[in-house]
Amino acid sequence: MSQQSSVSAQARLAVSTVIFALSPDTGAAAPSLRLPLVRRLREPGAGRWALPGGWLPVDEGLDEAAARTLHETTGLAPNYLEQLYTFGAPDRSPGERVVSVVYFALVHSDEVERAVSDENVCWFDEDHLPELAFDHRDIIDYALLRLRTKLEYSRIAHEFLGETFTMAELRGVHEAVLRKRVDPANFRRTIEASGTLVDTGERLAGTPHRPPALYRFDTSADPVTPDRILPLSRMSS
Amino acid sequence: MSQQSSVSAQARLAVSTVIFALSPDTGAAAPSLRLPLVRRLREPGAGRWALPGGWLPVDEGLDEAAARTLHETTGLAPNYLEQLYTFGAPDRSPGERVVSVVYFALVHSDEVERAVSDENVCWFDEDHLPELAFDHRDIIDYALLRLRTKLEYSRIAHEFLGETFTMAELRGVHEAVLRKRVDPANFRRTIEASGTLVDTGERLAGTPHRPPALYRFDTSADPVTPDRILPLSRMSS
DNA sequence: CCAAAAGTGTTGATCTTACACCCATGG
DNA sequence: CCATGGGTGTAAGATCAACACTTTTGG
Repeated sequence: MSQQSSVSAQARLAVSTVIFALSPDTGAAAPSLRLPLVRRLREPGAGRWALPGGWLPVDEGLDEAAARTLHETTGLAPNYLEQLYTFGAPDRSPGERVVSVVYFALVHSDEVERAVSDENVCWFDEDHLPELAFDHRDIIDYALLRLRTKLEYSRIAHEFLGETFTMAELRGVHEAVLRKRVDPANFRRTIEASGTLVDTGERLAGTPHRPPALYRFDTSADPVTPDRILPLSRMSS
Repeated sequence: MSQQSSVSAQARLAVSTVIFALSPDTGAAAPSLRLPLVRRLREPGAGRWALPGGWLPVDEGLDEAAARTLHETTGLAPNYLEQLYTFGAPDRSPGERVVSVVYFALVHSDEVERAVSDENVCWFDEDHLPELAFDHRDIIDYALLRLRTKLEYSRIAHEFLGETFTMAELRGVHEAVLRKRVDPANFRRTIEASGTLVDTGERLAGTPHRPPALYRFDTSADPVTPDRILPLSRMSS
């Protein structure tokens, strides 16, 4: 056996999370995807922006570590959390070998208001990202690909929204994430046919037009859709 | 910061692989999925069967470590290798904390013949698995789910076969993995429409009936792009 | 010729897509 | 009443599933 059993010759294990939210809908402009980044204070990569995360404690589960570190660094409570991929190229961090188990999270826009936002934690639009530390740019690109792919076959759009929402809000999530217009009539029928929404019977008042129905996501009738995962090697730009 | 920066308080990183192959087609019986397991020689879990794998060396990439360890333990050269998931529950290995980056691999049947097979390395049918060490049974179940899901929207069935193959052989892969009959006529049209196969012009002689055409997978016209995944679903009867 | 697998044609059912049109509300 | 987004109807086109049918080989 060629492997070193000396503990000092090990890679260090980190957990990071790509957090997505929609920018608050400010009037006519279509909402866009945003994500929070933290400024690195130490070397390597000091001064650059990076994904929120931290080292994995020896007695903590991966999911728990992701939820904890993202909350500690951003103050956010995610609505949805899923393991994305584990990145472990030997040269991805200069100096020491770091293997990062990366998650992606979805939070709703209201959470963004309550989130920490200072000099060292800042939200960025998906297509105005700053220069990132390590391979974090590749990671975000992969997370975006996975989010977009998954939105089309799974029902996770509602995780961007609150407890109740209108059909137009849900459609807005699809349009913002997929970056394309979606026919309202056909979208409504597709969603209703999936049986994942429940009409609360209430209506959203105060709009300048006909008040839309409010829906709730039906957690009981959740059709478990296995992941459609694209290999990293197939990523295009 | 609550995290220990002492190196001794870290989890150990392992890499394991779920290797799939089809059992050689012995006459009338439909081929089934098989996978090799290795017998554990040390505690914890000594005597039980487990996935092939090993510790991650500090200077080796994850993909490389998966390819190396699966070759060292089974003698196999995989046709396809993709990261599956990282398992890291704190109690999944008694005694010490182990985080396993798990891959899944596809090899073709011919490889199986050349593979190591002795008292400590043995092939098992997917529905006749022995008692497994740690959480390896859960891992295999997840790998099977992923393989079946992926076969329907991606083009990986040919990875179970050799360089050239007949349409019936490719259909046989789908039938074996998905465990259901597939209509030959509709399957042919679906595959041909995807544009992923090239007719070699040759035919397989020696059959008792009309000699079938031999095809090759077209690596250049790779249709698996993030934006448009060709639906290969619903070709059953 | 016969049996059986290879390969093609066809048809009704279902799903998708585009868009016309009515409904309900604030102003 | 009007403008506008909410919500329904509908018909053409694409796709799917089932199965009849023709082709080609070994024996």
